Amino acid sequence: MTNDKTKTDLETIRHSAAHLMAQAVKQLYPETQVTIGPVIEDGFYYDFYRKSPFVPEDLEKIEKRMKEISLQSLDIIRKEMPREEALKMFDDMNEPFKREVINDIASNDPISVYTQGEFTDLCRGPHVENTKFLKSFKLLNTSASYWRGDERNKVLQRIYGTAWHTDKELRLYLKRLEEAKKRDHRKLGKELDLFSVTDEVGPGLILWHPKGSRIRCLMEDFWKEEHFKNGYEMVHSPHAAKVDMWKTSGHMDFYKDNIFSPMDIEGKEYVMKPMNCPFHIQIYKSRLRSYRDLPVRYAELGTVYRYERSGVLHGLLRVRGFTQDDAHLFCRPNQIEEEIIKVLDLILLILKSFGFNEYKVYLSTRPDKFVGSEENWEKATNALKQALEKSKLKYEIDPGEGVFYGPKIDIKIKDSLNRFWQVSTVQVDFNLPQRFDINYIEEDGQKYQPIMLHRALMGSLERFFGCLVEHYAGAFPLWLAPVQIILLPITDQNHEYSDEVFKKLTLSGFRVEKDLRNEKIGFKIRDAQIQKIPYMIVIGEKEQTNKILAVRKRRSKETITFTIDELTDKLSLEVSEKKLGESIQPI
RNA sequence: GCCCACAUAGCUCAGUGGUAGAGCACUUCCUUGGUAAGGAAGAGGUCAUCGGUUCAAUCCCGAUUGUGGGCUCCA
Repeated sequence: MTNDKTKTDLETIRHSAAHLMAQAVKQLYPETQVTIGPVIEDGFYYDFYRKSPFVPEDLEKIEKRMKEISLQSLDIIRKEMPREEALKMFDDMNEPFKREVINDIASNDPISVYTQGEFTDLCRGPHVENTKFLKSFKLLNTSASYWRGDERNKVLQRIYGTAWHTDKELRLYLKRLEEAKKRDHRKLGKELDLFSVTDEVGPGLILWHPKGSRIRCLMEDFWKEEHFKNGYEMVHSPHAAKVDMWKTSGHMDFYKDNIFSPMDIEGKEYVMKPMNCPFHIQIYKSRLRSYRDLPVRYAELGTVYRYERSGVLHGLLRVRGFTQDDAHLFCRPNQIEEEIIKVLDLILLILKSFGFNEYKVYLSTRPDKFVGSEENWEKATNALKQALEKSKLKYEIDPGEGVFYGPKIDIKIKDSLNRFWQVSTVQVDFNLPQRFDINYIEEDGQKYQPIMLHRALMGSLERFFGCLVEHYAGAFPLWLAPVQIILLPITDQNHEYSDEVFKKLTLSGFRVEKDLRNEKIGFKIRDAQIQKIPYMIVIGEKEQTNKILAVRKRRSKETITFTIDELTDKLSLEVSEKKLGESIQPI
């Protein structure tokens, strides 16, 4: 239940808009069968079953018909009926999918249908009272889907739409979509020369250009620094390993679909690594471990390769080769909770430093198929839960969504279109310690199996960077900006002084560029603005004679005058404090 | 992988069954200009790839590859 009346109203409008769309579709294409049509964020969709897909022209026709039906001011009438009657009615209407839906409704729940004109649909409701209340809507796109979301089932044709109280709200929403497209990391990646993906290299394999790499280096440096501060050891492992190791780990069984095909090296099969864990285990196993050594924390920026079906690739957010900011912790059972809390602290530090203050936290519990004892699962899940609560994190439980080897916490952040992407994760693993038979010597001199935790903070550097680009719309805070300062001499009489300033700022550790082109100052400013460089320094006659700098900020037109030392002090502070500056809020 | 759409110059995009166009960017020249585009000239394309239809294909048809929006799956 929600107390937010506006939201509820909007949901009702959208739900009714979905019905209106279904009615229009049935009028135009009577052979089409209806399935379900729920409300989603900012709109609705309806899935239909028919031979041929909808084409863009169909959408125009359907939308036009919806408007016509709206003008007919049809009352929308609710009716409850016995299950048998409902089944018969939808059978008579030749709507077999509705039969399945009815069969899923709990036996003590009422069966209700809504009728508007000649169109009747099974629905829990509520709905608006009359089609005339549906005016501000637009059909957006189509896609294929599967009945009940299962690809073994029938292929359905989905139409997405959006609906609002007023035309003004609709226009604002469409405008918001346009704005979101402008901050798409794929578009900005090209415009700001951050990265690329080429046909020749292959889909899902990223080329980091100098400016993107610069940011990546800063992300990595910060990451390493924090890990050394927090008791982690850095390790490095190769990009490939023998298939045998992956058989031991179990990946050849349960993760085979995601592993790149093996290659034959002198008669032995090798694969590109899809994960880093077995390597870290090898390092752990390289000598005998005492309880005094635990917890052992191995961290690696490990690049992994995973086969992903071509249709799922998406810019930097879903790729086939990516670098995980991975770590594996080996600990005594009584150390788990404390370690998880520390990991959560690190996650929050990282997210905050990069300006992500909106995220969703999920706790995934035991799935149907699992390894380890129920008792251990219970303990581990509780440890995760306790840690979440002690860290004061709000979270949702994803029942049964844990991986088969242990429960986990996932954290998701969103892109410019409000789609959530998993970045951070903390997972308990009961499987690998057993498979690789790792152990440590306890106080009592006996061997025990350590508990293993997998964890990543940014998840994949590619994905995290992609979200970062969208979060800031390419206007990175000073500490991350690939070019922090650009010098804009007004005439070539000012080049010499520009060189002097350039040297001083560069020696102070800033990333500086000079624009020595034979162009007017307005042109250079425009260019620097498009490149989203945080600080522009205009250098002309006045500055040169007085040995000062005229500084213009990226997002305000005001110019402030500084000496070089003043500016250096001010900006050094902005960098060292990782000030977020002018982060744009996502939509 | 599945459904639909798309693929033309470095970028953004027009366009036609008879051998290709703009703007920006690039190169050269003129201009030395004070806070979001000064002017001129030039160079740049096997119209994604392969096949078919046709006297003739960038355009029509098919396949392939890639991209986009979803579905399924996931960091």
